[in-house]
Amino acid sequence: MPGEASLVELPQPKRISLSESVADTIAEAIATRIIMPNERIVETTLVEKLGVSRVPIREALKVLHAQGIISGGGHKGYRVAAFEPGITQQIMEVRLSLETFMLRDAIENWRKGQGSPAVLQPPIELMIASAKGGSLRNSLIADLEFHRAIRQAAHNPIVGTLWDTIARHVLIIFNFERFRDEDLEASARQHEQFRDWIVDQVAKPSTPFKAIQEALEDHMLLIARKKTGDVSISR
Amino acid sequence: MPGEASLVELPQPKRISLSESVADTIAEAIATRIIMPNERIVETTLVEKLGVSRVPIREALKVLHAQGIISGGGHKGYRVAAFEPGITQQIMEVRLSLETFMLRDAIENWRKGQGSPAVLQPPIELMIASAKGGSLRNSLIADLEFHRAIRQAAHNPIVGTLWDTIARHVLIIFNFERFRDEDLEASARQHEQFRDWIVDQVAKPSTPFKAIQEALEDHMLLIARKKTGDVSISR
DNA sequence: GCGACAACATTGGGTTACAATTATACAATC
DNA sequence: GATTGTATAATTGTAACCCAATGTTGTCGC
Repeated sequence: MPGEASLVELPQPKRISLSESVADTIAEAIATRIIMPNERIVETTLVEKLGVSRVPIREALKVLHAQGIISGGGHKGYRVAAFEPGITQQIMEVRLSLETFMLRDAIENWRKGQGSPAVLQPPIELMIASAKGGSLRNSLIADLEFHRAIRQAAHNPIVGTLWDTIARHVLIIFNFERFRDEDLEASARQHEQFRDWIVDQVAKPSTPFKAIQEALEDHMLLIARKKTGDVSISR
Repeated sequence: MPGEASLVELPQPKRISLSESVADTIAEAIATRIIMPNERIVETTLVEKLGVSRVPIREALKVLHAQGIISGGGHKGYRVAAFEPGITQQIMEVRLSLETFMLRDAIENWRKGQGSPAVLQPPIELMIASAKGGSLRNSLIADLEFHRAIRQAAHNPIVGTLWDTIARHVLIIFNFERFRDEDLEASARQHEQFRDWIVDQVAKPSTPFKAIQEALEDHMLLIARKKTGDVSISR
């Protein structure tokens, strides 16, 4: 059948459920300060603002609560989490830890021929395009997409699940604190260099855990260099 | 007012919602093999088995899905996750990582006088009682309670949230693989020794990150010594 | 004024019933 | 035998309803 092989590369038509869509919308609203930290979240308000019924909204809120994006619960209702200053540090250090595990597993799989680092290319293209378009927002999404590709290649469901949780937080604080380097072109180039480093490692027979950790740390620090002082991962 | 100070130590009267209760029940059922891995999960059967309506059940399933306990979603319905052999290793290594962050923060807080390691005592008492009663199940719960106390003392909401997710997995695989040392008395003693080590560190001005990591690694390996070969945390 | 207490309004939790969408298994057909 | 069509089963989403918990308001008494 013609074109069958190319189908596998096609992005799945992502029909996410309504509740997931609502969760994304709320996370997005928090990130862009449409909903402020510590603000109350009222189900019925969301019902009329989003035009969906209560059930999907309740499901979304339950998930966001489990992910620590909103706090509260019970009859007291939910509130957007506080996102105090120290949180950034806490997120970045645990993120580094998770990403290290994932990159280690991804490199190992790529060495065995399960997939290839080529999956990193589309997000990089997206990032270059975003940089040209000057959209910090799209650049940030492409950045997360880059790391999500690693997440997929790692085949580590446990760490992957935890990363999904962290990703929401990262999206929020990056928007929040204008955390990201605003030289988008440099960001894109940095990702290309990082990809090259990864490809090199795949070619080699093995890579020390510590080397992966340091490479990731450098990568993340460079991306976030605007606030280097705050984000130094202490060990 | 008399007794006011002691109120803060009182465990909150945990009026958990029905959906949380359902989530716990399902996780429990998976742990005790009442529901087998890869088995399908049908909402309507849960409705009649648990005697609650569909909304809380759907909320519980959404949360369990976000935590990676069940997979699937969409109109295909959910399945219990596979829990393949390699998972144990993946859970333990990321757990070690999270616990290290938490213990570091907890010790730091205790040094500053925010709370005290005394919170570790009730879980230990519970563990001793469980050991005397010969209940491996209660001993396991007490073990998790011990680490949950550290989680609370750490005041690190990000890592804490991730730990909550992992805790469900730990509960399941420990029940699953008869993973735990069956000498319950020894387990309890090991926790007392670990608590003593922690108290020592709180007295000292500082503790290297690596020392905390190694202490935790030893602790967790000793508890799980039945399968030491499988669980060595590779670095 | 100021605090305590009661009445009220708001909101979330939970149930039920129903419509719509989608998967899957099975049968019919070529 | 493979494909197409059909029937069934399950999930998703909506709507209307009650109850319990919580927060607010206002009144009363000091």
